[in-house]
Amino acid sequence: MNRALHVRKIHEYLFEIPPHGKMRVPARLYLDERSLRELMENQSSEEWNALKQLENVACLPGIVKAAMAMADVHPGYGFPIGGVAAFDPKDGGVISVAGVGFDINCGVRCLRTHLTRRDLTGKEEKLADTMFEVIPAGLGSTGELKLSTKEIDRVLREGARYAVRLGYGREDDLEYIEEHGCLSDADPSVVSHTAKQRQMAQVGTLGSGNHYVEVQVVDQIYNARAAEAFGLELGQIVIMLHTGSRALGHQIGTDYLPFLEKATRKYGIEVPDRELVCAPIESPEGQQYFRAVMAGANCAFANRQVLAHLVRQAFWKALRVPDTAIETLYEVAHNTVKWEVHEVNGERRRLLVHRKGSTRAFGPGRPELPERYRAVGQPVLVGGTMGTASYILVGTEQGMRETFGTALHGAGRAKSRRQAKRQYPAERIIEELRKQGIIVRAHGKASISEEAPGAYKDVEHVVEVMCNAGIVARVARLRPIVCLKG
DNA sequence: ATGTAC
Repeated sequence: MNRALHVRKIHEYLFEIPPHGKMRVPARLYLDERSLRELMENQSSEEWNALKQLENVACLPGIVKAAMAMADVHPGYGFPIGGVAAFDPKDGGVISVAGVGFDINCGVRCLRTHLTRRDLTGKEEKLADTMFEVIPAGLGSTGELKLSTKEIDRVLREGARYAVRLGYGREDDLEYIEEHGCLSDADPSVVSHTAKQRQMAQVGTLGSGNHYVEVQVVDQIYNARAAEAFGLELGQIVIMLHTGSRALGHQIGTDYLPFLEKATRKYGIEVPDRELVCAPIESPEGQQYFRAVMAGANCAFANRQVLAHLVRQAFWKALRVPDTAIETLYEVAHNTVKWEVHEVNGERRRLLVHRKGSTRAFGPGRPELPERYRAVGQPVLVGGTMGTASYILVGTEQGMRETFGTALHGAGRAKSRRQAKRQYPAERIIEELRKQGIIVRAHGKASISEEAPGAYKDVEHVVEVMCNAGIVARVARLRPIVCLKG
């Protein structure tokens, strides 16, 4: 079918597919003509059907306003990555495994340092080697923490706070983490023994795939007031840390897929794709999965907290930088489901917001934000690739009205992992990056090929689309210097 | 993303 016939242009950076078939609401995409064309072209391959996936999401019970996709959209499991969907419990709203994703609460922390680019000159290799040595990474990697059953339950209940209690990082990190690094409805008793067992030695590890730790320099400031609030200056060194809930989150997803499949049948929910199995959020099954996801999310918060400590350790070991010179700027989550109050058509409603590969991007004044940032809005951390810029943006009032306070999370994959592996030999990518002055240390070759800059969309372009659409605003641009991968 | 198989 020619989907192009259905797509309606709302403005230069927003397109809409009006409801047709079983869609309950429209599907909306933050794209321009060029990226829409690219997405439609990719549609010829089954694997790349993000548009169809967004229409499928628009068919789910209780969905409010629209199924929306950010400019970094690409296909995922059931839901597109780069998507947001909010559900009203009063209207049969559902919770879905695919709407969260398997890497529950995958996210990014940005650490700002008191260092400038000059402080690192000539020491980049040493820092890269030390990071490689200190930070465990890669598929199946384990860390220094070997937790007991009791301790893993505390990780699941207390999140980042428990990591601080164990001596990883500082109390003042917690204020700058989304949800302060702990979601309150977590229930370890609904997480399988297998999931916990797989995670016992993995807290404080980076993982594989698109996860990384990157040392970067601020090379552009766009908004002096917000940059000052965020503590950012030109030439400053910052560190971005991208990881999630490792084996535990993945196992929760695996465990709950058949569980929610049964619930889908029990409650007579019609889903356009088996991958979209779900349960009414107010059903016992929906509630149970929600409590499991919250536990998975807390594990990811704890993981990033331990990793932030390991980053500080590496900076001390390599450069004698004290840990007080490395502060948490902010931490955002990418794969979440949470209760939020949003205004829809002038009415305040409590909604269950699924963000799948997208970032909460609250505008100024929201009580959820740390006091230091409240007047300017939430920092939005956009991870680029090993070879391209990353961005720090800020949420806007318009984003609150249009996208439930949601923005993009990264550049967005443009080529499948398999395709990237074929096209980008690791040695060639490492050499190309070296010529650009970017040092890469990886535990395996696969993550270099699959995550090669060419496998991603143009980050400058996706950021431009979201900013021109008014959903977020630029604060600073960051350039990679050292990148550690799994 | 993920002990890339039950």
